[in-house]
Amino acid sequence: MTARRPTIDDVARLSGVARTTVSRVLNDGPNVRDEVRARVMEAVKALDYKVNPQARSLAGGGSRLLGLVFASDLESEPNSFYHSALELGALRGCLELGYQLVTRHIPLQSADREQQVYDLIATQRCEGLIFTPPYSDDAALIAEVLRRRCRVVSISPGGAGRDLADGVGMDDEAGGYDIARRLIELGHRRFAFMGGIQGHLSADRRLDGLMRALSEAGLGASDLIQVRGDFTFRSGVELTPRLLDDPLHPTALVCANDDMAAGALSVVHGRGVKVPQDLSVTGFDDTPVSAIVWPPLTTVHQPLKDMGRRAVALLASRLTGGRAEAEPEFDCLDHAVVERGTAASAP
Amino acid sequence: MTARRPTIDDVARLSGVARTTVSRVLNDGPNVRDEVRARVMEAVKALDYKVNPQARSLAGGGSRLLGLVFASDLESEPNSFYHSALELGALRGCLELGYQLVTRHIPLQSADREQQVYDLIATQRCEGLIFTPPYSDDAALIAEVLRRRCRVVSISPGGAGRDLADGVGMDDEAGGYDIARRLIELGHRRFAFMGGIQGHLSADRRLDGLMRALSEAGLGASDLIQVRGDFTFRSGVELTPRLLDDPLHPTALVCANDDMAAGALSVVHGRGVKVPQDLSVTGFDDTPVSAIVWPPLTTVHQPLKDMGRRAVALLASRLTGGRAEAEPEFDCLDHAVVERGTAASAP
DNA sequence: GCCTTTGTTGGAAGCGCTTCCAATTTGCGA
DNA sequence: TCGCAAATTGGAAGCGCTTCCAACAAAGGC
Repeated sequence: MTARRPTIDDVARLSGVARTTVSRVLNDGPNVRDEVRARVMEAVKALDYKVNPQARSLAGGGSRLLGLVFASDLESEPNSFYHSALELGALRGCLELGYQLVTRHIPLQSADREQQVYDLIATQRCEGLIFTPPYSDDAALIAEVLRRRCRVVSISPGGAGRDLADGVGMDDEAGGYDIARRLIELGHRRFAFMGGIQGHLSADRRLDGLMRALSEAGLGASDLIQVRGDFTFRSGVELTPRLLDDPLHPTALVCANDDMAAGALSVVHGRGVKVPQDLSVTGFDDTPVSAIVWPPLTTVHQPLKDMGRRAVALLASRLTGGRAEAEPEFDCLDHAVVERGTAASAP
Repeated sequence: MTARRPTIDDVARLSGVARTTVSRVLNDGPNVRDEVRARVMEAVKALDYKVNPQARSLAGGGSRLLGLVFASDLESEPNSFYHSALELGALRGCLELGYQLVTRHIPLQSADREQQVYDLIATQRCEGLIFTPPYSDDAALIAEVLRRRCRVVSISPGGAGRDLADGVGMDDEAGGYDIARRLIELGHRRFAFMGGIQGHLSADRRLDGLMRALSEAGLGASDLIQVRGDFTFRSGVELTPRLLDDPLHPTALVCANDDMAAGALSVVHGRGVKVPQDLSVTGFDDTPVSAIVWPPLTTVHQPLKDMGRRAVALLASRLTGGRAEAEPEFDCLDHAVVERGTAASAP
């Protein structure tokens, strides 16, 4: 009944090597013969050994502190699910791997935003930072953080972010394409797109996908009207009238996230327009919002919690694993169109 | 620039005692003279010393594993904000205090639900469990868990939970009272209440508060119609017609959580009833849902993230702090009515 | 064939803390 | 006043891991 977990010494004993060697294998260190490495891994499997993150971090030195940076203003969006889901995932990852996490909301409009990021490194001693859009594509910022010997992982990078640092995300272009494709199948020919803030490249890529689907269907720029919001419910509310009143009279409104779609929905209801009979509306992310609005929102599922967890794993592998100086890697997670009640045949 | 964090030895040196003694002070151990205790605490403050949870858990033995138990079915509610917020808070607490967390959804209808809980103790070796409603009031279950020498904290216990184990929550009765009071001030005299599942005592207490406000205003049971939902958006949708069609013709609908209120809202819109002009609707919890429905929901703010974190802190204080055998304690956090757009003067 | 590199392995210290146990001091009844 | 138990304090081991450094073996270079 003494279900004591096996320790690194148990593994060492079983595989007939020194503790040091096991540690090297576990951390992808150099200078271990393949034969020995295999033997150790075998013992690890046989014992179902898992490293004790507490012990590792104690011995490993360093702060073991990671930072999660959001661009949004916590005052105006205290409870967004996007943030919660990402943080939840990151927190789970930290717990598994023995890291600590500090979450920081640094509004884009703060004059000293770069400074606030650097403080995370200098004062808080973060060893790695997770940037969310649009920070995840701020090449200058990322380069400077890297220069200060702090690791970086970008969430949903669209461009520069991918070349400089590891990234996690989904194929946003494909997501945009898939949802548009579905709408086209339903007979829609006139579209509206509600995008995100300037610099949020992954949201722009959703639009790229939409455009690709359009052109494949023989449609072009004149069949689409677009506006930029800021991902909040409020901006969805504010921008929708402009779309509805446009001479194009779109029959499908594609939004770059669920909150804006929810905002659009509420305006549409107020005008007596029927969803989905008169107008189809789609979201993006598949947050709980999509199930709570009426009708429930057809959207694209993005695995936010997994993304948060993967981001931490990537940082960890840079920090202690063998990937210290490896080429930047992009971890692309699966997405899926979730059909609920807001997309139907074109009127 | 070597901003090494002070260690327990630094504190010991500064206060002129042995490391052992500092440890005793830090853990509220017995057998330390008050004078020494004070001296140590002074040094702690002077150095701004914080214990290193990793080291503590390494040395302390035990699994340092905590469990968070939800009654909901993860299949049907994969993304509820209530769950996320609680888990997020608990996770933050675990990270601060050096614990691990496993989250488990055990539907009430599972035949072997007790067994699943016990497995958390026997197989997973959890040292403490956090129960959410209605598990938090399941006296038999809590007693059995306690008997197996596993600590318990109840989230929002309404009755039995409070006597047996520590608890965290808000004053639900007062919350119900406050929101009803506001509605009465607005001139409402005929009420509907959408409650939660049987056994969810904290939701029942919200109703108690409502009743108290009613009777203070000279109103009684005949001025109220009530139904029970299951906290899901769907149940809000299903139950609202019954309320709307009731001969009482309520002018205010008080819901036991935000999701059900959102469901009610969507039905109400569909019928052409104007909110808040014709009908006031209120929620409970102040999750992001309340900001993305239309109109934004007037609700009662419940500090879910704080509750999760406090639950972990309470467990930790039982486990290593001095509260090992202390009387059960209830940690009551503040709530507040958040006025948004769904409550207005009675028609 | 001898010496230097390079590659591979093990020994041992130590991360910051808890805890067992021994040492010392104090309190108090006879 | 003495003796013994209780209260208080300190010493030291050790939790599971990383890492520095030394030891040794194999591989080239002259």
